[in-house]
Amino acid sequence: MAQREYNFTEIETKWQGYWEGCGLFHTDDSKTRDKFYCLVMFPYPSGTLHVGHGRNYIIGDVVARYKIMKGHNVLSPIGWDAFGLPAENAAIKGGTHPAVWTHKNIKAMKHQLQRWGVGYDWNREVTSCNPEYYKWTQWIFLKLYENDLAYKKKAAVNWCPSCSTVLANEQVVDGCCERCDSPVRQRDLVQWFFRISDYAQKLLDDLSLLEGWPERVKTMQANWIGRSEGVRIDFRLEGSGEILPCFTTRPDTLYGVTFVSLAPEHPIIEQLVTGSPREDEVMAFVEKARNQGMVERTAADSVKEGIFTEAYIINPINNARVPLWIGNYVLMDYGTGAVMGVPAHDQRDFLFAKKYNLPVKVVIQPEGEALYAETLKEAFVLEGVQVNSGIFNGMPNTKAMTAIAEHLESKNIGKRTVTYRIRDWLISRQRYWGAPIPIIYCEKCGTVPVPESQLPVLLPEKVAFQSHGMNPLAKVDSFVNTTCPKCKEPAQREVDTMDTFVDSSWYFLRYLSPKDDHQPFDKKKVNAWLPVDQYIGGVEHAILHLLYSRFITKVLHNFNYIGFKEPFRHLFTQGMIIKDGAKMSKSKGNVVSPDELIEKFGADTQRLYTLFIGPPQKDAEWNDRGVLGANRFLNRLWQKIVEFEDSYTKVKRAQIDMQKLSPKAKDIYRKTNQAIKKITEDLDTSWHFNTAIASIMELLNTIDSFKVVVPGNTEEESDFQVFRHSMETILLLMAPFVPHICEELWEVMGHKPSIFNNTWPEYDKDAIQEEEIEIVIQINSKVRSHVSVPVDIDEEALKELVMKNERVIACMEGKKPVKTIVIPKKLVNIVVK
RNA sequence: GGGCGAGUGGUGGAAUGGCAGACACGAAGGACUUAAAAUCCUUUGACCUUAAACGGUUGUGUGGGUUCGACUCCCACCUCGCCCA
Repeated sequence: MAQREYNFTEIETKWQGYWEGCGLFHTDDSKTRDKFYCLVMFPYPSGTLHVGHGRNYIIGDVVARYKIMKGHNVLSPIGWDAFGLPAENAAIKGGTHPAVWTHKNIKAMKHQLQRWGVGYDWNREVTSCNPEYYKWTQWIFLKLYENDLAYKKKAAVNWCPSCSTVLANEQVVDGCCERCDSPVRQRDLVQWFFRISDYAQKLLDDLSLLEGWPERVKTMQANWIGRSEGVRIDFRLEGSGEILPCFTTRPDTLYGVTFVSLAPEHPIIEQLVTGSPREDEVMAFVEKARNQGMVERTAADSVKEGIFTEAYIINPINNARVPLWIGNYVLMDYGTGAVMGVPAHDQRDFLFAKKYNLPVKVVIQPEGEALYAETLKEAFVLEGVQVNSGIFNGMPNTKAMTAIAEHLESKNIGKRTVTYRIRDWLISRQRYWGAPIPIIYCEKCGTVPVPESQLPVLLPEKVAFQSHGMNPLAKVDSFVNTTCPKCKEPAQREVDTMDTFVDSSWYFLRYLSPKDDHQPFDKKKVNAWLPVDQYIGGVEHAILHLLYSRFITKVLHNFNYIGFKEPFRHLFTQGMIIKDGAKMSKSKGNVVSPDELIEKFGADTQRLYTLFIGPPQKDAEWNDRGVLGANRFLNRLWQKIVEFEDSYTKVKRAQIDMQKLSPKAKDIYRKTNQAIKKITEDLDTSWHFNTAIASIMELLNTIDSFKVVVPGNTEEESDFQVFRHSMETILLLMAPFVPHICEELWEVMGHKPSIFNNTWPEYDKDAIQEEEIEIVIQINSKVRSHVSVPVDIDEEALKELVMKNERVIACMEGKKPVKTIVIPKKLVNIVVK
């Protein structure tokens, strides 16, 4: 009799259609009992997905399907992070409109996702470049603006003089323009910011609420926020007496200050040098420094440069007069834009002082040792004792930190403060393909927000992309020219668009009411369904996207739009798929396309290999031959079940009675139950899909050696029951991983679809118990023999048995046992002399 | 420079204080075949011993430590990756 072939193409199409038809992933969001919100980071529609991207969606799908079988009401939505530079670049290069390009890509990628068999509630699809969506991104902007969390200020942008255009950070490669290679310059533009630094402390504190996040992601966020406690010290300018505050985390080094450095952007500079003989020289330095990139200015190994302003400044603690410099390494938006220079105790200051011949003054020494400025080879940055520090001499520097700070406060010349490394979020982009910032400028009324009723501010369709210079939007008169919402006089629109991180910082709220045109999200529903139970994505978003999403969530919570403080309860970050030693990318030409693989082996094969390749949180190397192995396994599974297709209905089901089984059948039954235990644990705790799959392979290998026949007598029938139970269990356990083939074989075994209507198997506690176990016998910690004993043997009996073992006697000849260590159910170690 | 992570056969990986190398890939040999593919069976860390079996030694980046016992814990170092400066 000819057996059915494993025709994966037919099967996969069949079941993908079936799931869509029966609405397996269509979530009834009114039922919130046992809700489970499973979210994968929505993709940027770049064109085509490769197998590396696939890992994210496949993992998400496994989790969603597993939770469905565990009886949860699962919400698994998807959408498109559809604004962004590549679409605009494509428009400049190829002349295709970004909207057309983007929608074409979405269509192609949606098709790819469906072919992978990953299930989503497609009714909830959101696309961030559609006006129905970005209307609400603009609404978010307005809420921040209303609450003084959105503001404008001057800030440097990357400017390519040759293309005469603004560049995003990722378009700047080694300080040069990505496209034309000319050096990038800094240019000041007035731009929009979100006041995320106001939330720095909350964002830091609430990291402790995120128990389901990887430690390293939390550490990265904490470092990014960069809280530091220090003191603001009021130095005075010689002459005018004007106060110039410096921020330091090391007040204990205050007596060692030999100069003060200003950021090149510091506003006082102009006033200081205007009219001085060196004005031109100083201003040339300032100009040069400001055009250097941040990295170049502050990198540990870069050359620190400075220039003397000819002005002097007074150290308030001892009235010492020190020169005032400008240093390229000082940043205006960190602290106060002025830092004290302590060469003896800060390595960067030390190098700066050596370079410009500035004095070095030691104020901290290691206990019982003297340091001399003349012989110092590098800054002394360890703990020690104060010297040359007035009344603080002899005090350990760790104590002096507080003592000096208190002293300054009592004299009213300093104040303890906390500063953060995190900068406000620059959201202005001088680009077309983003959500327009809903602001209007009126000569009379000034900056006026677009009223909510007038949202969305639509992007005009017809724009010239080839033009050089600023944002293409600025050249669309019909867009720019409008009327002031307040006074109805002619006015101009803001032409900047928003950073795409704004779009992605709230999309998880929109999935609960994607078509609602009255509000951005349904408060009741989001409060019932969020926080997201499981968020899955790449570690490359560990900082920005996740921090911005947390920030927007906190803002919305603060103003009572939502009832939760954190958006994502558990976070899983998967590793990259590597090919030929590098991350897959088009430019490197090492991309593996899923389409070919699916055609050749089917989606299930690719899913299985992707999950089997290694632990999902680690990077893994893609190997085309490995795919073959996955396919081989599925073929074996198929053969094994299809072989008995006619018997599943003929042989009546009967309860399995462990006691009546043949030894071989008993073994299979036990291993099956052990597999349930192992896989359930792998899925619940570690997400080690690779070992879960390995244990199923092991089980199938065992079953393979078990000769099953079409039952003709009672014993054969009993064996068959065990075989059937094992195969059904395998199908249930594998269903989240390789859903198509499991559905099909489930049907072959005489069941009605869908396999996902069945609950996850539970293991039989009695069945996993081994009766006999192998105990390792060691002599002096070296394995010398094994012994098989009943599982419940007591320690004394075991010792006795071991001592009678032939190998043990032979090995112990002429030696005396000193000590015996017994580890129950594992080993016996005899220490001999 | 700082933070985090990783280093195990020819390869991906398993074992988190108790038999290192599960599972898979690759390779070698065999069966089937006119032949090939597919499939199935056997072997597969290295070295030594042996006719074979039994056996032994060694082995998880390097060096030290704790322990009856270390891939696993502690200290120092080397290399690579990622993030931040």
